[in-house]
Amino acid sequence: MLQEENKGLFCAVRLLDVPYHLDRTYEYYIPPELEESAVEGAFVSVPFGKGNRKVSGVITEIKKESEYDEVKPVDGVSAAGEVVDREAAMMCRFLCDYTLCTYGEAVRAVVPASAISDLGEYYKALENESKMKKLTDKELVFYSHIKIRGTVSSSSLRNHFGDEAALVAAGLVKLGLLEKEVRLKDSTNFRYITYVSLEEGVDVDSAVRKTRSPTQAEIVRLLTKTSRMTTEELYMRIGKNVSPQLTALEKKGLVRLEKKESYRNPYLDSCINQQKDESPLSEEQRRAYLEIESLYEKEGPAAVLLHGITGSGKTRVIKEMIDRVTGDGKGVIMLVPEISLTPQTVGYFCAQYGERVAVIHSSLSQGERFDAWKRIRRGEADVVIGTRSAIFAPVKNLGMIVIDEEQEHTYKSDTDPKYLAHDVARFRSGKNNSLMLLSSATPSLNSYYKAVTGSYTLVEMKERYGNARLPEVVISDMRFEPDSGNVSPVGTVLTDSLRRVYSEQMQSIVFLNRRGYNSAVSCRVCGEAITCPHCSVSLTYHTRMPLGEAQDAAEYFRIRESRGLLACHYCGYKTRVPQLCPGCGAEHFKFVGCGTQKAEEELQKAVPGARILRMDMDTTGTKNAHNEILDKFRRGEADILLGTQMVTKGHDFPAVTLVGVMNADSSLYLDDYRAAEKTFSMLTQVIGRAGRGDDPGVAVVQTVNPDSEVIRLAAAQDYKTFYEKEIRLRKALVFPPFCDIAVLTLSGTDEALLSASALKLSQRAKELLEGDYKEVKAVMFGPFEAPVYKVQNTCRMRLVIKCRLNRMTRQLISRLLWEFGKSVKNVTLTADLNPSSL
DNA sequence: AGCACGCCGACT
DNA sequence: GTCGGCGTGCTC
Repeated sequence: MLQEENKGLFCAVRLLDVPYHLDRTYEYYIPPELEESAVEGAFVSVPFGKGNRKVSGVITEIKKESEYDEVKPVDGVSAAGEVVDREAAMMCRFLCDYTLCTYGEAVRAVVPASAISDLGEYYKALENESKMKKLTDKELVFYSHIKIRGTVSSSSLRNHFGDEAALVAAGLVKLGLLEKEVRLKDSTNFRYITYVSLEEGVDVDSAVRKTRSPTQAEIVRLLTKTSRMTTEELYMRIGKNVSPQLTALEKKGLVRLEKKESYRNPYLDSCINQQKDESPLSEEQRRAYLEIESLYEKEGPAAVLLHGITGSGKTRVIKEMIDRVTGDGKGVIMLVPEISLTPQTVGYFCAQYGERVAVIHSSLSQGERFDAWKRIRRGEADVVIGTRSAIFAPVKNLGMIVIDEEQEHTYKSDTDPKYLAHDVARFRSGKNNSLMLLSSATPSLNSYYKAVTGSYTLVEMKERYGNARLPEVVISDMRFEPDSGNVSPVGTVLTDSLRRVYSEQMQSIVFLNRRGYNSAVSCRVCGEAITCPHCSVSLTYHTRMPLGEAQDAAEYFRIRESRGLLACHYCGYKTRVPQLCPGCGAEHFKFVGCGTQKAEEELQKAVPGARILRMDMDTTGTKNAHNEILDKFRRGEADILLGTQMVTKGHDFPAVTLVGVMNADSSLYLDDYRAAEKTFSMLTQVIGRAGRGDDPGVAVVQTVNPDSEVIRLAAAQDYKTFYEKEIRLRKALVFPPFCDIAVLTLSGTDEALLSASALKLSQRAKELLEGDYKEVKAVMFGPFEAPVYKVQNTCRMRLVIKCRLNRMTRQLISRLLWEFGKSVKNVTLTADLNPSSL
């Protein structure tokens, strides 16, 4: 459409599903009939490309004129109105700039799926008697289904007819019996509650006398007692579905039905009738609180790192701050690493703030998430507790953002957009002049460095709250255990300690960072490990039943080979243990390494009679399994809690006086510059689990590196010394926080094409670094195969660039993505800026 | 990504 | 002579 032809309005649109190199603003003409509904932040469908296929997008600006000669008209506007509001749009733009993602990816991260109006396909039946006669029975059923209903969406057709629905529909469109329409579909993901009340002035007695239905009479009688009831309550009282009776009563003008939107809130129960924490702050807590409060009161944004040793009561200080901020009529977001692992923290805050709390995490249903989002947006919830994505919660007048256990890697997103919650928090706190409060016992080196160098304010807490003391830590040298006749992965020191604690009727926690039974199975002859056919990792041996009861070695081997399965921890592939080595055909395998399943057996042998609870990915499959296991342990129904990472997180068990770490070295020699940091943090956390009650407790750390400084410092809970050693190392080797790391990952199924494009990309990067970007200080590595080269048959290659991330270097990487996307097909390129692992 | 235009081989 | 292969180029 030529611009001179109209004097109407135009709009800038960002499309939701376009590749990186097409992701920019496009302008469209708003036809008069859509002018009213076309507002900034609304979803639209617009014609795009040569074929004018419809695509969905968001209006980012309404304009009086367009700078383009020819603009196409907007096809449709979503009825939901402004969804991507000002602050959401700002966050989307921030994510695009910061993580080099598309606007659409950003919108999908910021706004819950149920609030997004995507395109839907609909089919309409057309009349054509003659052609109908030629249809097969199947097609006829399909066609009639649509004809009866008028218009049917393709998704509902898939529900009725399965995966072949699309094919059948396409055939009928070709025959001219169906018409396909693509338009925006608005969210129908609302839940309503219907209130029933007696219509005013109803004479109950005559109404009851007149009706012949006993159920209707009963409903009327029930309603005279209470002014109004929900249909659900009525159903409970009467014991059957009463909707036909209600419709009848409404028709007669006897009752009034009111439909109101209701919220799905799985946390409602834990919100009410809970005890509020009115405990006084300790002197140290008060000092920390006052320091943080003074920063909050200052004009402008502020950032605080609250560094408090395990058990110092940081949560109490945070609660005091939330009281303060919400007292000013402002909202708060508090991020936690993982909801299922921190039920105590969530429960605590639900108890404090009741229905004002919205809890957001990944295992909410779409509807629950949508409803939480709406409650926040409408200002009905002003305290948001959630995992990473809760950082985008549409909190009004945001006064504070808390990131609890800020060093946790879960704050970095592992899907596009690959953002770090801290960065979004800093951005929002800047825009809202609010306080960012990071809290940890073992801060990330990055955050602590910022605190030391002054961009954050450091607030420290050095005492354990109450009379709790730090446990005594014993480093158990595992190197010579086999020589002294102990082949079990449970060492003598740990065995003795476990037995002692068991005899004292106290509890123990044992941590082992590896699930499964054995970590690998390799051939005794050629030494080759059995690997996953779809991924380049060795398979882990898992078993459902304990293997320990065999009479002799031969029987044991037989049981082992027949009872267990080999599983891939990357793609979920499972297979039986093969009869012969796939490499050389030999008969016998060596099962090496110890996972939690084997550890369970070994612990049972070490402490006969002890009740052991195992907590890992295999035992926590169902939604509430975490809680059940932790509750069981808390109730004292087990003596030993054995598990992976999950057992190290913030829950208090007063009866735990022993913590064992079975393999403290496992993460020490990872091919990752943060290996020491991760090990230190994990050990410090798990050691902190012991001695939270009156008993100081003991921690036994098994290692084959008893001289390791990291392990020694973690044992002493000496963060400061660890920090100083590690930061010196980082500086010397130029690693974050002294530089940034950009990882470009290429992936595809065609290996030859993949390595060729990887080479091409690296050459192009080199060219740019020597040309347009020669001011940039950068070092490039690769291309080389990713540490796990193949996952689910897709191969991955990497290019690593070490540089300082700024406008210039982001632009360089953006340009690489842009050019690559334009010119290479069948290989995808993604960037991860400062990945959580290398 | 998806769709059109465009220029060469095997078919009614 | 045409149908159709997928190379190249563009998207307000």
